[in-house]
Amino acid sequence: MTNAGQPEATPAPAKAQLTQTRILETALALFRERGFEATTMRAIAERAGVSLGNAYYYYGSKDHLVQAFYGRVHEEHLALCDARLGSMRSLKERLRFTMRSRLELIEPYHGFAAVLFRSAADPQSPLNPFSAESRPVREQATALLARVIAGSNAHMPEDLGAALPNLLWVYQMGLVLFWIHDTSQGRRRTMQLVDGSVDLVVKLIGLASLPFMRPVRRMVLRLVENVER
Amino acid sequence: MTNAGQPEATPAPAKAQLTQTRILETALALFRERGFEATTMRAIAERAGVSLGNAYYYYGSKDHLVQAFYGRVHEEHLALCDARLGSMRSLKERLRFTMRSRLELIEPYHGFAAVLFRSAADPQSPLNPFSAESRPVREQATALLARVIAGSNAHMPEDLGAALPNLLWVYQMGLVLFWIHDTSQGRRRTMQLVDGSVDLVVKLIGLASLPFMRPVRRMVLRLVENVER
DNA sequence: GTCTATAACCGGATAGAC
DNA sequence: GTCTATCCGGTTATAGAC
Repeated sequence: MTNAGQPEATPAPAKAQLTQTRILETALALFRERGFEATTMRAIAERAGVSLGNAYYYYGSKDHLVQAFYGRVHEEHLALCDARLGSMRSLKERLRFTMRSRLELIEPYHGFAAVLFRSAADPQSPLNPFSAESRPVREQATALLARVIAGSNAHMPEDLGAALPNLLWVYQMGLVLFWIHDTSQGRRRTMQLVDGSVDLVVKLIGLASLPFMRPVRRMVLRLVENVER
Repeated sequence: MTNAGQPEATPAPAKAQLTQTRILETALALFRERGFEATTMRAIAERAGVSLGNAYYYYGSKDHLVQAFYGRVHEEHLALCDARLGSMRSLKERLRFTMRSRLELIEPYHGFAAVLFRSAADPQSPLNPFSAESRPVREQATALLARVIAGSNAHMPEDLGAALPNLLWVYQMGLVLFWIHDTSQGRRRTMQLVDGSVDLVVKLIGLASLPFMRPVRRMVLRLVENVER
């Protein structure tokens, strides 16, 4: 059925859009309720009111649903940081907020984030944070960290400043990895780690900026450069 | 059939032992040939000349085969290090050999190691290096690293020396993670990273041992201590 | 009681009709 | 774009052989 002659503002694919969103929403709800493994594609399709085949029409695999989740989280984190970082000047404060808010955003999905990172460790998987498919999200995330630094009143040598966004991204990944394994009440241990490690990171940046540290700093940065290809 | 009256040295379960080994050997061969996913339990059972049910009798799941592989690699690494480290005194030399030989041992399995670490990243999985099931292997691996340090002529503050084996174990895991993602010819990039990072690690140990570095060192070590629970 | 073999079950994924 | 009908492979149940 074409749209010919209809004065509606919404173009043709509006219904498809809705179906797709409904499937994702349903999937995330089920993931939160039962976890990833326990949620079958059949159950998602059923609750979303579509057939199994239809669900696969929109999401090529169960992993694609995870990828969609991933993108959504990043968008929310971005919006949150854009709204709140403006009033913070010290690097320590800005970093702490960025890392904490990231973890708080994904907290409802703690149970199923485990599986997310299962695929994430597989070089073949598109969910892998180093993969080509993840590149856009990775670059956006790194760009956000660059703004966290640039917007602060911290000073540092140029070479360090250039490498820092990528280093902080790896640091963020490490925090998430710890968070995944953290079963403490209210994720207390992870939050302690965030606070302690942010302090340390800022201290190390200061240390690495000292003139007589230049040789070691160069050594580290050259190594990092090689690792990044 | 009982063994009564038989003068053999080998007790009853000799045949079972053989079957079990044959299944593992067959599985590893197929993993190398086709990768993990493409190797079906049915194919393993068939080539090993046993029924599917029998394969499951010895290995409760496909993952258990991976776990058996894991244990075997560690034993070989241990034997290799025991045989060769005796003649090396500098920490740099000893560390480099330890890390390189570890990677060379698993090189034939590079293609399937990816999947190994997929499960390894899941906190629930027994393959996870932090899991209770992995504890024995983890502790043995850490013990090996402790000997790598102790057998060297390097000197360092006591607090650092106490924490170092665990830190080096994490470092080793990082190298393996990089190795997994490395598709360069002959794993050239990983080997460069080993050399470069071993140099850096030794340099940082020296730096961290300087008297005026004590506050920062303490800060790092306290954080590490918290992370380890 | 130690092992082996066969026949399911279950859920992710695909093919092809409408 | 949506469905129904299958496929495929990890896993389990179960019946029996030695």
